[in-house]
Amino acid sequence: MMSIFQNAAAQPVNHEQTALAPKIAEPASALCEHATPVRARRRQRLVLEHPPSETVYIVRSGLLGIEALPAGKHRQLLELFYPGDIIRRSQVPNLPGASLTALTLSEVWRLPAHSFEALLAASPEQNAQAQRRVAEQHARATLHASIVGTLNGDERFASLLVELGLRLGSIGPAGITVDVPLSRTDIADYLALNPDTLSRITSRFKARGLLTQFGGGHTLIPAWEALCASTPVAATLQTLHAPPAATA
Amino acid sequence: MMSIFQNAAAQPVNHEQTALAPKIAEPASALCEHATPVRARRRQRLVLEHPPSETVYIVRSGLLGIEALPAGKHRQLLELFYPGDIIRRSQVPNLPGASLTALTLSEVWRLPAHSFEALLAASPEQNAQAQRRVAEQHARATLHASIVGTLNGDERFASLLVELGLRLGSIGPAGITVDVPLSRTDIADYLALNPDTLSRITSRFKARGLLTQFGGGHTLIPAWEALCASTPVAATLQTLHAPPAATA
DNA sequence: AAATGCTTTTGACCAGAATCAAGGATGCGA
DNA sequence: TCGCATCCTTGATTCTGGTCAAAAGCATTT
Repeated sequence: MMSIFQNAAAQPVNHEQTALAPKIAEPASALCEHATPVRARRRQRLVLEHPPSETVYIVRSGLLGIEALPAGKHRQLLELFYPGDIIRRSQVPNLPGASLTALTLSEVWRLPAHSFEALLAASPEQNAQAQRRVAEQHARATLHASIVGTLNGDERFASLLVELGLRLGSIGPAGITVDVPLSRTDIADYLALNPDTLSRITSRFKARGLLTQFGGGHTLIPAWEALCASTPVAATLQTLHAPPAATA
Repeated sequence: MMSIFQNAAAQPVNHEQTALAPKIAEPASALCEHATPVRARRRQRLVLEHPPSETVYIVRSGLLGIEALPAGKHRQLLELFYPGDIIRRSQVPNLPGASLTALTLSEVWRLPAHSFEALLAASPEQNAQAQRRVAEQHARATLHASIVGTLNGDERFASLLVELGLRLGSIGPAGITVDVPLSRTDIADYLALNPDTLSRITSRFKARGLLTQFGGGHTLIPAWEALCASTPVAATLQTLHAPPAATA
C-alpha cells in the first residue's frame, strides 16, 4: 500500500522525456546512418508474412504492437512497443496474421539483422545496453502472459491503465491525464476481453470514480492510488514502465 | 560449428525421424571457463528475490521455468526453458514470488552479466547467435500469452502436448512417447487452469484416444496428427520447438 | 432536419471454468 | 497389514465473461 503510494508520488510522468529518451538511441550515430527511417501510419503493418531476411526495428516514437488474427476468433494484440524498444522479425511468433503494426503514427528505424549485429559488435557498451533492453521487453511479455492468464477483467483493465499512466500520463490538477492511443477494440484485443465486457468494465470504473472523460482518447485518472490498488501487479508495472531516469 | 546456444539435448520428433541422438559435447568455448556450473534439483530456485547483481543463466540440461506466486491465487508457471536457453535476471518480472525454478534435475551455467557481455563482445558470431536465441525465446513467451489469452482448456492442453512432443518426444511403435517432466500441478499452473479442470480435460483426451498411459510421467500420444488438429497453434509450435537441424 | 452507418452501451441468456465437496487411488512409513 | 497423507477424479453448484440482439449515441451525408 505504502509502496504504491510512493510509486504514485514518485511517478515522473514526463511526456517528452518518455517519448524521446530511448537510451539505445543516444549514442546511435552509427545506427542512424545504417538504418532506414520508416514512418508508419495507424494500422500500418511493418512485418510481412514472408520477409526476405531477418530484420530489426527500433522504435523512435509512437506506439506499435504485435497482432495476430486467429482463425474464427477476434484479433489479438499480444504486446506493446514503446520508443527505444528493439524488435526483430523472429521475435514475432508466426501465428496466423501475425504482424508488427503501428497503433499510432510512429517512426521506426529498420535495418537488416546483420547490420545491427555488426554495429553492436563495434560497440560493447551499446551491445550490453541492447541486451538489457531486450531482457526488459521479455519481462514485459512474461508479465502480460501473467496478466491475461490469471487476472479478471477489472484487474486487467486497471493494469493497462497503470501501464499507460506510467508511460504516457502527465500530472494535472485533477489527477493524471492520459491520451490513450489505443482504440476501444485495441484495448479489448490487448486484454483478451470482449468489447461488450470492456464497456461494462469501463462503466464500473467510472461509477467507482477511477476514471472520467473516457472519450476521444482523453482519459483522466482522478485517484491514481486507488487505481494501483485495483491490480495486484501495480508494483511490477512500476518497475517495468517507469522511466529509469525518474530520479532526475 | 555447433553452438552452445543450440539445443544440447533436443529430441526432435519430426514424424520421420527417431530422436535418440544426444549431441556429443560441443567444442569447449570460453564460456564454460568463466561460468559457474550449477546443478539444480527439482523445485530448486535459482533467481532470488534480491540478487546482488545482474546474472545470466544458460540451460545445459533439464527443464526450468519462471514461476510466480500471486497473493491469494494459485502458483503460475509463466515460461519454460529448455537446454540452450539464455535467461538473465531482468528477464524475470519481479512479480511476488517470482523465481527461476528447476522443474527437473537440471544443469545450468551461471555467470555475471558483465562477464557474459564481455565474452560475447569477443565473438561476434556467438553474439549474433545469442541475439537470435533470445528473440526465439521472446517469440515463445508471446505465443504463450496468446495461448492462455484466447484458447480454451482443451486447446491449451493440446498445445502443451504438442510442445512437449516436439521437444522431448520419441517415436515408438504405437505413437509418440513423452516422459512428461511436469507434475500435474505444474501443467495446470502453466496453462492457467485449475487442477480439477485439467483432470477433466485429460479424461476427455483419453476418451478421444488422443492420450494414453498418462501416469508416472509416461505418456503416449497415439495420434499425433489428431492432436495437432486439436490446437490452432500447432504450426507455430512446430516452428518454435522443432529444431531447425532436424534433418541431421 | 432526416437519413445513414458506425461505435458504444445495455439487457437477456448461455457456456466454460472455478469452486466446493465427496469419494477413490496411490504411496509411504510404522 | 494397517493407517495416514497426498494426489487424482468426479459430481453439484456458482460465477465470470462470451454471445446475441436491440437500443442509444454520434458523425457524416443528403
